[in-house]
Amino acid sequence: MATSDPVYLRVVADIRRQIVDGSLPPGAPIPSRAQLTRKYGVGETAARHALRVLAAEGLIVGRVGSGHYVRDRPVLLPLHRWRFHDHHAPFGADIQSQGARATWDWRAEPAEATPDIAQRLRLDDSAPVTRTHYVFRGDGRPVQLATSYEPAEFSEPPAEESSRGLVARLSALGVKVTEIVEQVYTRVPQPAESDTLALPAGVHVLHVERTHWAGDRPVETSDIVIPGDRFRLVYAHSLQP
Amino acid sequence: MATSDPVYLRVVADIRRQIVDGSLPPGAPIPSRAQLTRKYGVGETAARHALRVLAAEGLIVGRVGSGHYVRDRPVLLPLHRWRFHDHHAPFGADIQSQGARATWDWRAEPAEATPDIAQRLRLDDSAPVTRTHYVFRGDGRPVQLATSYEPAEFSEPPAEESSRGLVARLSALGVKVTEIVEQVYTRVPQPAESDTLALPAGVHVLHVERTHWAGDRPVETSDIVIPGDRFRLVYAHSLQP
DNA sequence: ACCCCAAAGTTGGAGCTCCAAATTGCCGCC
DNA sequence: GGCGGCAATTTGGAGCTCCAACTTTGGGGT
Repeated sequence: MATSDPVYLRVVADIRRQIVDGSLPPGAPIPSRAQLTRKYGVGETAARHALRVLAAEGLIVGRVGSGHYVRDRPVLLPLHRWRFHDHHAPFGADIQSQGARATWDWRAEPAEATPDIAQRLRLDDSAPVTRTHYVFRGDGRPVQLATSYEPAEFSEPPAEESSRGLVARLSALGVKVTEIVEQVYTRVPQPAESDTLALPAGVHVLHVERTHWAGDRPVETSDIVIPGDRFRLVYAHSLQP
Repeated sequence: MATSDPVYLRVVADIRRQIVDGSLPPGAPIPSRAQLTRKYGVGETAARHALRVLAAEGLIVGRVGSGHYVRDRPVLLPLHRWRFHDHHAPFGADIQSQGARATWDWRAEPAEATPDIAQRLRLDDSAPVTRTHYVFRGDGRPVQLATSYEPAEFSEPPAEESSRGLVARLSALGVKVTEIVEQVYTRVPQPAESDTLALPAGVHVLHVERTHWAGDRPVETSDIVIPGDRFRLVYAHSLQP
């Protein structure tokens, strides 16, 4: 980053550094455009561009009439500890580690496959499926909503469902998972503010949109699809900040 | 999109539409700033901002001194057809479907676990691992480079390796995959042009950066990590456009 | 003590301009 | 016909300004 770099990048780099090293903690106000021009001796254009870049990176938010503020850091979840079979419970579970607390609730219900679901699970329309809603929390704050769909037959036997729960369900899927381990991908998502890539509907490309499940950053709605022969289909949705 | 929307969004929407519906095919030049101001009756600022947004979306590229041009569309791969066990071959494989041709090469080699690899595979430093390089192609063009690491013992027996290849390797991993089906995530990546999110090194959050494996778009380097007890670790790297 | 309003400050849209660096096409010269 | 170099064009950085809409704050005035 020589001094010949664009001026606005100098401002970006400096503010970003302060956010990263903690000089500017979450919630702290960023100097306004006017203040930035004075502080760094740059023009309004550069100051404004710098703020736009930082906002695009998700490090700050601009509130009209108020100012720019440092966003909350994402909740750091030790996700390699999220082992369903290690810590299962009838409804809700939690695991304490490294100071971060990961908990989740889930609820399964019978449903009929919509055309979209049916096609991707390779089932007939209106075929019986099991829909499961999940709420994942990090340090008490919900960080992900997910809805999974799987062929109803995979949820059998229903009597055993409540006792073995997720473990049973996941075990029943073992072989299938193996077969599609390299096929984890997402559909082209539709970000709220802009319909970025436009591809023929239904055509899947290996494409993962910027997605944060952790933290309070704005999460673009995005489907995680694990396709294959009759495999489960997980929809991950964003939460309100 | 009422007429009260920001002017620059009107321009963005119109150009994007033309790119999507094919009026502006890949390689086609986008009107210059000067032309846009006349064509849409907007100021330079709006025209410039519109081009910046489209470039940020990856739909167009700007070449200094020349102009903006529509980028190539991504290669559309029917990825649900990428089934290793359906179409395996000793070295290289291919499957023809829907006009798109997906092929890949791979080469396995013994290696020693680096500290980073060792930690995430829960092995000791310098433990024997099998490193496999993949080249995935769509319509002949390489769309993804990937390197996977797995404990060497998973690659046994070596004699059978060449005959059953990927199938054997994947089968051997079946159980492990089941256990971590919900844990697919990526490390916080480091985009080439900006070190976006800064998190303590080694801390994993459920975070997926914008990643395109298909097409000739610039792909930010990003690791796909499927953690768990001794599971494989896949590094996906971008290719030059 | 409390409430409301007005002034000041801030963001985000939009317009105009100047300039350096790079590209491209064209004109004229050999 | 071929070639070199100049001029027009284009991007991207940077500066300045005006304005509408929205927050915040600090007075009053009741």
